[in-house]
Amino acid sequence: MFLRINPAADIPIYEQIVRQVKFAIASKTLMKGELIPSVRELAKQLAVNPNTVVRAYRQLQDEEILASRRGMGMIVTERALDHCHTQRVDMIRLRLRQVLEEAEQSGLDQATVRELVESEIAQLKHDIHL
Amino acid sequence: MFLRINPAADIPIYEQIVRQVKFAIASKTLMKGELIPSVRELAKQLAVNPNTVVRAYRQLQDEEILASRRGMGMIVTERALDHCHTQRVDMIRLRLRQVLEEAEQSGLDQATVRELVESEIAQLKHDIHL
Amino acid sequence: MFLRINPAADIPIYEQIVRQVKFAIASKTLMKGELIPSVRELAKQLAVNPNTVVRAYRQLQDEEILASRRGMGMIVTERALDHCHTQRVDMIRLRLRQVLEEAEQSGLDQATVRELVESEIAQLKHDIHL
Amino acid sequence: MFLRINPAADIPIYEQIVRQVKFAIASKTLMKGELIPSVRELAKQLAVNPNTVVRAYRQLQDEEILASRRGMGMIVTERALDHCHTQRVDMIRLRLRQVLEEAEQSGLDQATVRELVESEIAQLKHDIHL
DNA sequence: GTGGTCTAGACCACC
DNA sequence: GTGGTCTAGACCACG
Repeated sequence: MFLRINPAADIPIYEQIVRQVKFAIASKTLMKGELIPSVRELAKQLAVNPNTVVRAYRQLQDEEILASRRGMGMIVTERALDHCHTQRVDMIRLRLRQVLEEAEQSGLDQATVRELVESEIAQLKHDIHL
Repeated sequence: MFLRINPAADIPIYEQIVRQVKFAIASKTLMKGELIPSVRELAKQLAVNPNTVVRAYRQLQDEEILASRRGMGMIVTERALDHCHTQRVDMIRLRLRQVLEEAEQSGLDQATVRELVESEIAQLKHDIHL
Repeated sequence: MFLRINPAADIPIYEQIVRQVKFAIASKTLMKGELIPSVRELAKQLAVNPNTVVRAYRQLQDEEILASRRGMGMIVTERALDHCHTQRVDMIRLRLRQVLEEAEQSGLDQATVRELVESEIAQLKHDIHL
Repeated sequence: MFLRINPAADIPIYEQIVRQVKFAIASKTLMKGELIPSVRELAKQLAVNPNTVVRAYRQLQDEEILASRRGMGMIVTERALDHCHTQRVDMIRLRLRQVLEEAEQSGLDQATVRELVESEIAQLKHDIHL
């Protein structure tokens, strides 16, 4: 499992780990039943404080995405894929909603907003094909 | 000038003040050259510590949106309107971009994204008319 | 007597008045024995709080550059011209000194400093002839 | 890192800290990536309130000279050295300019100004060698 | 009256 | 341990 941590980002490191594990599951890089790296190992890999990894794993456990298996480590649960998918779409919907609200409050009309969306989609498409 | 502060929000109070002052300028509630409420007065209005207002005003000064007039108070600068407008649109564009990126990474295709946008715009429109 | 006040400058208004009166004396726009405008009149002219003018005149009195004449107003003293001249050169010498010290602390060598001085003198000469 | 604060100076303490940190970076006493003293530690060292240090560090953050690493402390950014250098020379040039302008307005001719500069440079050289 | 600075002490999230 | 935010209350210079 390869994660990339940015210690300068405004998102807490433990949250970055959580998100990337979820993403790895959603994109089927991590499959259900699979063992994930131990706390110590991942901490060393990411050059991060072990406590930070513990916190991330604990949150993933609370969300029933990971489960501990005595003596073995932690595995991806059966339900993980579904959870990650729905969470992800819900999050995107929520953030999209917030942006649109802010645009509306700023006095941008619907046409302008749609233009913005289209130009950003086009830009994104272009960047990807580089 | 009427500001509404939510001390329980996850966004700092001083930042809420900054944004709302910018919004008041962008929406022409505050015009250039106009005196804004004094630190003490606004602090009293918002039931907030004067230092918190000081901090907000100071940031607005650093962004050249406010300027202090010794012994008189603080006024809205000439450039304030432009600054607020461009800052606001840039911020919206940036956040929109981030959401679209995340959607793309999550495997949502363009059609689905557009559907999401449209459904949220419709929902927003509906909410406003309540 | 024509003074130009900049309320946005970082120098206090009363100090701006003091300096400009001194300058007017040093450049012989104001001659010894001459009556200067009354507090009220100058305050109106400069669109400034009368207290501010009072403060400036008071400082000029303390420095023996102005003197009050019962029932008439304030006049420029005999010694004013000398005072203003020496003060002015001393001030320039002091500030020059401070800048050179700072340059030295910043590790600029003498040659570089002399270059800076010459380039600024040239620039200044150029600006004046515009 | 050794800073020397003068609480009686007319320049604010937080500004003194800002300048000395910049100077420490410009003179390579602090290198990029390095952790600077924590807010509490520096506050104790300087016998100053932590909030005052916070304010200084925050300004340095706004100028992109420092960056905070959650839970670790603050580090010197990559760009810090450049920023400090250019800022410093620009500041000196500006102040030199102002002095020369004032000298010109006071009727001092170029020869006299150059004499002043040379005599102050000589004086400074002399003082340093004490 | 105004803003600018500083102190003292508190609580929080993060590592 | 770290920085980030906030409160409470003080003193100063300026107009």
